[in-house]
Amino acid sequence: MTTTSHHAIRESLLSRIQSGEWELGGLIPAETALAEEYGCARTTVNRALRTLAEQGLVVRKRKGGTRIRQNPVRQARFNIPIVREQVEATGAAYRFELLANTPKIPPKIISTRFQNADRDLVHYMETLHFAGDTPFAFETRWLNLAGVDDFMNAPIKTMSINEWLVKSVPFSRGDVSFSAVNADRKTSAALGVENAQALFLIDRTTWQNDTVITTTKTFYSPAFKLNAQL
Amino acid sequence: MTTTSHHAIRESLLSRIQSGEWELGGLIPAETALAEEYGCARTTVNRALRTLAEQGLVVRKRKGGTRIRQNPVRQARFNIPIVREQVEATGAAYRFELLANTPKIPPKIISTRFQNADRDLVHYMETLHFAGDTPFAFETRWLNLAGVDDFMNAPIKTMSINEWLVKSVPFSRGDVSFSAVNADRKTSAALGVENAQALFLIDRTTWQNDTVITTTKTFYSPAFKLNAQL
DNA sequence: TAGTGGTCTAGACCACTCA
DNA sequence: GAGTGGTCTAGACCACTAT
Repeated sequence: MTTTSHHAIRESLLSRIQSGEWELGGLIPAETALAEEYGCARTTVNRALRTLAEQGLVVRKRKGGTRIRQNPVRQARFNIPIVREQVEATGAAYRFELLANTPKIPPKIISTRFQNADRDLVHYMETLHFAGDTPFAFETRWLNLAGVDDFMNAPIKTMSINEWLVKSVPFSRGDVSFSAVNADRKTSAALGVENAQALFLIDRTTWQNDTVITTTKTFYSPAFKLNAQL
Repeated sequence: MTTTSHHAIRESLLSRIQSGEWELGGLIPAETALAEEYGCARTTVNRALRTLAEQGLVVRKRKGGTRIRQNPVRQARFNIPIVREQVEATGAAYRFELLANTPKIPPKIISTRFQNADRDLVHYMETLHFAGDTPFAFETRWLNLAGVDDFMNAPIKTMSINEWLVKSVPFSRGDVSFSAVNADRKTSAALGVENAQALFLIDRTTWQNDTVITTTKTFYSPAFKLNAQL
């Protein structure tokens, strides 16, 4: 161990964990002990261990020490795709069509989510995204105009509402869920696939300060896969 | 700003970014300047900015400074599920049945992945996971026995092969992909759903030191959703 | 209460890369 | 070449919590 760096120490600790030097679920030496062993400052060991903890391989507690996780948490991390970038990554030209863009009385599940009275109007949009001339994804969106300034001036003809929102209401919280659904009649028609075709669905709700800004369902055309590394 | 901590500084920087104090895509002040402004050590500002960079809100470059991301990367992070834990989280009892457990000549796509000759045998398994008495997920697996010691002694009757692998071959690398497929005949029969039902599919390949250990496809029963936070 | 990790500091040197 | 972030150090104090 000639180079002492938090990175090298992290790798070293990782392989020692893998080799079984310490029991699964067991304690590993304290930071001070490891610092002495590696001949570096405690800060450096701390950083290495903190990284391992973020990755879910160890659990750290004050006074309790650092333990190896019983069932190592396999965390995957990936970027929630922006449709335009996904399309352009394939080399195809991106464009979209706005199929709906109007206030509408939402189903109950939506009005609840928006904390609205049942009969209040909510802005509703449907967007069809293309890769070249092939439909790539079909998106339905409920949008809380009260949470979004300037919507009337948004360039929704030229920029997808999605991207405009990202730029205008940045850095909000959100929930996402992934699932599989059989295409209904409207969606299969939009995407040009058979009825009941299995589609990958991303359902997101975006918040800002406890106010729902928007909730969307994006149905991807059949070839779509979402990839991540463990 | 009475408390100076990397956490408080991170929050402060975050709200300053949100407020539009700096242009999207623009530079924010250098660490030394911020440290002076906040009245703390540069190390502390560094940690705050490093966290923001890990979250994908800013991009940092030596000499180039720290820039606010144009399209903030929405990263989702979630735990790759262990089927037993998923089932038990619903309150149902977990059990599984081993439907196949035998060497087999794999399709070409698998033998390539395993770097095998075309006609080499690879161990093949099919597992059906139950939540109570209801099928929950159907899993097919190719397993590289050369990469796994002790497989013959694995308690595959009582512990699912998945969990056994996690404990026996820990901390390896992996790829995952998520997609949607229409159930084929065998899968729909196993899960007790209609043919062509849309199913959520997780496809994983696990590596250790450039050797493929195992590759699996897990088909989830229709109600399944994978959730994450942004 | 004592031991552990969490964090901050002030200073230093280095690696990268923009101009 | 010069400015920026990346990292390390040695020491310090603190917060949490197991015992």
